[in-house]
Amino acid sequence: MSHFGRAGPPDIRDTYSLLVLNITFRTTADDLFPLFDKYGKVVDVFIPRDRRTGDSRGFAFVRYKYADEAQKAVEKLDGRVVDGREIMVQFAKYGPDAERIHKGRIIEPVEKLKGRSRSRSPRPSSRYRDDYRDKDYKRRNRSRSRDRSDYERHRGRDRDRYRSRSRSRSPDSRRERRRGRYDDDKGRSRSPIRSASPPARGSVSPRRSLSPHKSPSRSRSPVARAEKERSPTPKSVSPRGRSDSRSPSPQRSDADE
DNA sequence: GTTGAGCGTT
Repeated sequence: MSHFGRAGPPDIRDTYSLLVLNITFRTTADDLFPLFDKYGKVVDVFIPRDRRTGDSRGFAFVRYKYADEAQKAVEKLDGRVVDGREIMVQFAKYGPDAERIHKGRIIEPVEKLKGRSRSRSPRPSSRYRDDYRDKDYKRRNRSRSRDRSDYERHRGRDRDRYRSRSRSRSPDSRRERRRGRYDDDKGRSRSPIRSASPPARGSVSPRRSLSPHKSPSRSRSPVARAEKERSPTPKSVSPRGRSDSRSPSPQRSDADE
């Protein structure tokens, strides 16, 4: 009764799962349990956490014993301010195994497969790996959101963020994200030439090649021109100065560019 | 120390 989220699912045969979103990252199951338990019999409260850091993801799952109570909690607790944040309570659309559930209840229970003497599962451990990877990637995207959000926020662009919220999400975007990261990682560790060179050399190698290309060309061009044009102006305004100045000849490098 | 769309664990 006090180990919520620490033990496996107690019983999902006759329980209605509610999804609580928009909760603070510091809210724990113990904090939600009394709140939800007040409106009905809560069988279990689970808050997904990151396996790397262990931080809450910002949402929790509350399982009710009866649908009527769950519905009541949804209507009553939905929109309630918890810890200074408005939480959103709604029926879970997907089950723990990514199954589709209706009204918080599983429509297609896995028991069907269990009841059958169909030997064991084809790959029981494969699920964890996929889940972990999938979650990790998703989390990365979400977490990264803050960077983009911050940047956009500074720019004052909320439109993009709003658009992202659209329920219409193309799977390509996810693939692109993954591809991009994958490519980046691969490109880095895949480069035998860059990787082969030690940090000292690798650091100097790219810099040298890049230096004479942009650094001098750009930094010298504007600076030299600005200084040259400004220098002669206050220095010598007399016609003689001009004559003299023209004598030494600025060479072709400055005349043209 | 931060974050904020979404769907879950021994």
